[in-house]
Amino acid sequence: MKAATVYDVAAHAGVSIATVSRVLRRPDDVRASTRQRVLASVLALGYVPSASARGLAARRTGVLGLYFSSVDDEDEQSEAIFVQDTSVEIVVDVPDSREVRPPNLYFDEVLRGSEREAWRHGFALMVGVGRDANPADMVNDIAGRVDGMAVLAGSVPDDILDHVSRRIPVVLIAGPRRGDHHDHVSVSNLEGMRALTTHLLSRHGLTDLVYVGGPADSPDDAERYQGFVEAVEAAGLDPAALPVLRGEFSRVRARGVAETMLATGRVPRALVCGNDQMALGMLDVLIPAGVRVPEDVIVTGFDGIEAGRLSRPRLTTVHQPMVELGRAAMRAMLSRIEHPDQPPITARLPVKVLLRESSEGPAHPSPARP
Amino acid sequence: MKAATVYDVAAHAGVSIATVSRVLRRPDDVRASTRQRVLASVLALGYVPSASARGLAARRTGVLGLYFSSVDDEDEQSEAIFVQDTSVEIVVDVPDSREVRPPNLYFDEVLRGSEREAWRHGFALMVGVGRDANPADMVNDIAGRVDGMAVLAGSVPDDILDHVSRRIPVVLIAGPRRGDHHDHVSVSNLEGMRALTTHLLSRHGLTDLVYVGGPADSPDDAERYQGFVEAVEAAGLDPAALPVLRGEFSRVRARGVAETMLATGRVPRALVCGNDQMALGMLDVLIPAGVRVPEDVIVTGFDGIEAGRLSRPRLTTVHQPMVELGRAAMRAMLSRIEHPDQPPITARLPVKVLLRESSEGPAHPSPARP
DNA sequence: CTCCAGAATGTAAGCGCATACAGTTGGGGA
DNA sequence: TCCCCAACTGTATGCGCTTACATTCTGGAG
Repeated sequence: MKAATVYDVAAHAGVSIATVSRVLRRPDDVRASTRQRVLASVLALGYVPSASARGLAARRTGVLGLYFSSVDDEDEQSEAIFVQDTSVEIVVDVPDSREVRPPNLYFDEVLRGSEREAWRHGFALMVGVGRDANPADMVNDIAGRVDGMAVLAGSVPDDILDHVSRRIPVVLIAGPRRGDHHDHVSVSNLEGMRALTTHLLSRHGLTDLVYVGGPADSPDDAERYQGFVEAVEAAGLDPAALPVLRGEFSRVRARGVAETMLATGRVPRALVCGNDQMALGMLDVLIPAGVRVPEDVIVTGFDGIEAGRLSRPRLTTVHQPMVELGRAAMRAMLSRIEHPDQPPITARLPVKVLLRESSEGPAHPSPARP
Repeated sequence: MKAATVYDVAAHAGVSIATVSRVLRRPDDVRASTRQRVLASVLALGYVPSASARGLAARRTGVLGLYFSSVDDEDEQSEAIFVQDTSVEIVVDVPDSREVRPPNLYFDEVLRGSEREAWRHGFALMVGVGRDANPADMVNDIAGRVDGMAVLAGSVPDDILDHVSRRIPVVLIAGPRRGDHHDHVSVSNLEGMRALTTHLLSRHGLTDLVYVGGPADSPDDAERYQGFVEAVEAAGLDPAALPVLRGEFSRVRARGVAETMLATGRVPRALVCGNDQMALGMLDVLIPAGVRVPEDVIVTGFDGIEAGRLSRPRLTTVHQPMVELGRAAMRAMLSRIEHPDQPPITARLPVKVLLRESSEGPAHPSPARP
């Protein structure tokens, strides 16, 4: 039982393959009666057009690509296919027994926006998440299958990027604008962190604050730190005098940092963290240790992930529009596909500072304890 | 500047296109010296093979598909491409000011597992999320692009499923096993809910419990309710005497249900909810109203989503392995592709009851208040 | 009834690659 | 030195569809 082709449909409907193709691509070019006859044959034969053939003939695939890198846990699960395991284990789940999935919530949201926007414009979406040090194969593979691809900044070496961009347009997501020629969408990291820090400095009159940063090679973190520095300087303080801790964007790592800090005895008035995960890691350690947040220490994050809204205290943070980031990336790509020669696109999306209890004091009642 | 093809590479390297193809597909069939010459040309020309052409010639695309349906909020965001908006809005974010994204966490996790497993076997992954009542176009489109696709049960009408499955294998995810011939992966809904309910009945000696169900046409909810019924019957109670409320799997809807219940004055000893979202909706209303959980009312959910682990009290639930579900779906598909004539696959994944404070009392200290 | 301009449909040429099969080359053995 | 086989490499075909161009219909004007 081979899959039906245009030829099968054409024969079944008594028309030529060109007419079958027209019925599917430009129905208005075909007389209504023939169209219905062809459509009936399509149904009868279970015909589904081959995207490979169409893509080859039309010189476009109708697919957009999205590539991210991730440090997912390498959990090798069962390989069994014919599992029939209806067993139920009952466990008493003690709080915080383990780190939950360290997930790329970032990815989830960007993906959601990308998926939505792509289909809205008649394109399918292909996704790839690289987990090893060598993204070349996956990126190349995707590049051969799509009309354009969006790539998380920093997840692919420049030479590979240059290679694939000779075939299809490439849009960079996040990170700073580089000197290259790629289109680029990002959020206002610097401005957001500057606004948040300025708020802390002016409203709370702080002078004693510490920046908790991400990986040294993270361009996003670099921008955020720069925003922090600018705010501090504007307040007449010397940024060089303020300590910087490294939490590597990881909740677990941030806990370690917090413990060290507590052990050392030196706790600042405010911990300005480069992302929410690290801020949550701080809370994980400080709160049980009896440190009051925000009375003793103010803690802030960056990203606006869900978990920061569910913590106690809820996390003051800078929300970045990740779903919109995905959409903007797709739109930039489509624009580039349509106008290959237009100048490089640079989209910069606005952010929003969300003041919550981890910095503003217990002014706002918890929903659960009215 | 057209994209390079095999012909360009062949000419540049002074070989035939067959050799170029071999270098890329089966490197060992080519002498090392020739191989390196070809590879150099590939780099020099920025050659990336066209998956369309390859798919057509090889009669397989190397892509697997995943289709879900969702009731996403139809948020039409900005259409602008050349956004340069570095503005920063500062808002005081009062608690619970709105329902957060009602997201398909389910989708996120299944997707993650699918993506991982597909690439692990050398396949790319294409995703589609249908949001309107007519999935035919998107499903057909995907079907034409892949070697097999996984579909969330109930998201695609049978006739469409039958149509596309004449071309490629289709695997159903979740839902009950139907009488059809498709491969199917799901979790032990019935057994999980039965185990949880049995635990509640035996440990707490309850007789007064209410089931809060999802949409009437949800096969998953039907299974869960059946598990509830079986446990109740096994305890010698009459399930028909126990009320069933409808929360439609929605947190907001569940709140409405809870409010009605409170207004009516009749509050049972336990609320057994068909999913976590509804259970959280219950908490949203009960806790602020002064109802103690679990002392006055026990509340349980189903799914094991992150938010249920972050609520106060933390939610007792049945965790289903959604990531693994995605992986199992991909594996089933690959198996079917490899052995088209094997009997239908039915994978049933185990679940885990997680006992937490919403049913077990304050025995376990909160991490935040040691 | 004849003609002719559209409308409708058919014909045929690729799109870029994989691969069966044919042809070539390089050595080792006779 | 010649022959023969294995290792390489080249030739040619077709995968299923789109589309420019050619051909055939249609139906209203003349």
